[in-house]
Amino acid sequence: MKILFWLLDPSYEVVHGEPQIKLWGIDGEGRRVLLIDHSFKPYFYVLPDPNLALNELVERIKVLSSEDSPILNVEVVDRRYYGRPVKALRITCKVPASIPVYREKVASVLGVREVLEADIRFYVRYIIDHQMNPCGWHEVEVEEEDVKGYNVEAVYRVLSPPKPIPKYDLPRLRLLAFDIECYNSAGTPKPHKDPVIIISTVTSGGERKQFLAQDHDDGAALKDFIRYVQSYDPDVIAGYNSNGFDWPYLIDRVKNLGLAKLAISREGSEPQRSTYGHISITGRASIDLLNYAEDLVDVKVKTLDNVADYLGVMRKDSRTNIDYVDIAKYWDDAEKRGLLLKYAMEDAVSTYGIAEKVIPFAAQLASITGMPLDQVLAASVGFRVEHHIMRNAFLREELIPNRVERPYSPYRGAIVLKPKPGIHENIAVIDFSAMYPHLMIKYNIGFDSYIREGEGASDYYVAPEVGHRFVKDPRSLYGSMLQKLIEARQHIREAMKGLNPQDPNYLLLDNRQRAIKVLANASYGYLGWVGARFYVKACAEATTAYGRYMIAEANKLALSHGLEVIYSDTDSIFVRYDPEKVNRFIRDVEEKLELEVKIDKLYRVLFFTEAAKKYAGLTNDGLIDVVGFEAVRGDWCALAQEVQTKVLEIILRQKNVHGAVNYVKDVIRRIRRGETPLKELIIWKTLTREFEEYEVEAAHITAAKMLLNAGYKLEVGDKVGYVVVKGKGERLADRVKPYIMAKADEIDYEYYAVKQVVPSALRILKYFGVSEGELVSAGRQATLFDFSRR
DNA sequence: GCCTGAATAGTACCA
DNA sequence: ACTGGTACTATTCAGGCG
Repeated sequence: MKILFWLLDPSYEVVHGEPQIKLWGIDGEGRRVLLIDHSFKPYFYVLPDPNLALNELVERIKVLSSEDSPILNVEVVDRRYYGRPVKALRITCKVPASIPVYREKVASVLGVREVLEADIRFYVRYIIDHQMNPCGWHEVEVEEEDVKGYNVEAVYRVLSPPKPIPKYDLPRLRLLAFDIECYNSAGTPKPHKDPVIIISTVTSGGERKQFLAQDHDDGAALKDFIRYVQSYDPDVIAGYNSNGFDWPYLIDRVKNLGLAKLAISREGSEPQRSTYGHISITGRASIDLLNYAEDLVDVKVKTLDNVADYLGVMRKDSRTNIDYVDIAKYWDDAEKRGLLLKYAMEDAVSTYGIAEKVIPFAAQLASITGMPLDQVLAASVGFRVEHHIMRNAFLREELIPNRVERPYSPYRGAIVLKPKPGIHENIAVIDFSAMYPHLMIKYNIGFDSYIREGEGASDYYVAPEVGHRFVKDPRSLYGSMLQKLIEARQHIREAMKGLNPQDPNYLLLDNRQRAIKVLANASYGYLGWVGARFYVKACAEATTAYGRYMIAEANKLALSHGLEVIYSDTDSIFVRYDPEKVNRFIRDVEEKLELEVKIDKLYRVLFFTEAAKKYAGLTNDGLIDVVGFEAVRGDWCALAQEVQTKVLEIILRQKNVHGAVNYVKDVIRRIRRGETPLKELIIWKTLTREFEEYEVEAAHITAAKMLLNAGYKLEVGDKVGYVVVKGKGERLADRVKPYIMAKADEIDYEYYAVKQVVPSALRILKYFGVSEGELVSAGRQATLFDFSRR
């Protein structure tokens, strides 16, 4: 019979020496089903040395076959490698586990140039080969299969491989969001001794539950939780930092207690560590929303409450606040325990709310890239792009190169002009739409269309400056792939037009289209990434060279239309907005350069310093835009950011320099009186490497070490929040403390006045004749010293 | 030994 | 483990001075 099937999670298993592809998902009637394909066999390719007797090589490989897990077949096939037709050998094995074994053996056979595609996971292979869409619908010919032990409503045997159909709506998914709290007697909880005291869950069925330890005995709670997951049977399980904390802790804890394993998957197994640092639960999609948060550039410190607040899920100021070091205290105090339970439930509710917003987006990303839902959020941009390419490569019978280590190799990028400093009125920002992708399409750039040095071709494009050549025909894989991405993005942007920008759904769609934009734009960077399978630097280099050519030509054209270019960066041009001239200019650019350009933004007032990549403007919609300045940098204290934002507001909206100066002086006086709340003074910086690797004593590193000594856990990528305190130390690094360990009366308010607020305000006000001395002197007696210093 | 300016380290931003 | 281009602060170090 034929059924409809929506793919949630692919996996595989070897049963009695037979590999089985398992496709977990939902059928057209909304039933949870498992499809098993018994017919798919693992394989890889060998690229022979050219001019070799292939039959002989086939024999040399066949003799390697061993009894217990044999090579099933070696056949000569026609494929492409970097676009060139090649003969390859396709080696089919009995079980996936023997692929790495034969890969090694075959590699040393005489006449073997390269072994390819031996590192593609078995279920990924299946999805690619059948062009299945994770989170998409398929038609599949099946019959009932009589097997037990799976938590699904039906198990089917696949009779012929699933066929994707163009239907991308989501079935009604069962979602379970969870969050755990652990007892932490001293710093970070340790699974060998500290119990899981609370597991909070929220489901799409509307149920909220908490599994509580009996004081310090969490055995029953853990068992109840496992039972509950199996009985609710969610399709998606969402946590926040669940890959980094909750799952590893639960697994370890269950093991330490000597309980039966954490059997929460649809086949009764425990969560497994998988690719991209994510933790997989067979038959379900386990997602860690922290992975999604990492893509939200607007949220600087990626705590659950910050992200929930940003997405409009739960307001930060309505949250129950418990410092995480105090959790044990709250648990042990009968009066306070209720508050802890409330806090824990709010975490789970926030997690649930974020998951609800993220899943539709992640599902789209999964179907575009071909990555399973549970992996797509965990994978970095480069791997998403790579997956996307691999799917397209299969269709063209293009062999997938191996991952190889290469040294870093930079190349020239884009052009950035120095801006004209000061205030400008009535400015239009004109930019090329998706410049790099369109250039790659236009000039047929791609790893398969690139003509190497010494190679000939009849008709080709030549990139300016660098001279790299690309055949005009046939169409490069990149060209067609990017075209599809751009069209998908246009659809979403259409849908957004009907919505109010304040609408949370608008925000979500905006994130979604930005994600596609990121994927499309990253496709260029991918080719210049030394870790890429399809790394071809010349492609990336040619793309930026074309980009430089285009923006330079456009800037010249602007001039010829009587438009003064005030600033330009990569693919954008800032000019005074004379509608007629601008429209003529745009038409001219589109005609001459054959690329789409559009007015991206209109500013009533726009301010530049001498610095590139920094400006602030009042848009025609009455909104203030701040780009690049301290106000949008996460490594300045909130007070300095707020002051700069207000200064910009006053300058742009009222043009009132005097008013701005008075405001700043007022703030400085307040700081000097010690009236600024400590939380406005926290400076956040990221740990970008291991402690030993730092060469100088940086402030955030000393603060981080203090946290470490106090029992906190810190990893690369974490943000450290510190404040500057009074002290004798010569260096700033000797006068900082993690903010959680600092008291208001030890703050070095003078530092904040002179090194945070004044510089951020002066960055702007300097251009209006305001001196450092004028601001610095606020709130203290002016001395000769003030005037003598600069 | 102290002061100063230049070089380097470190981070986060823009496109 | 997408790219290069850029601004900026703090630390470190070399060189001049007395």
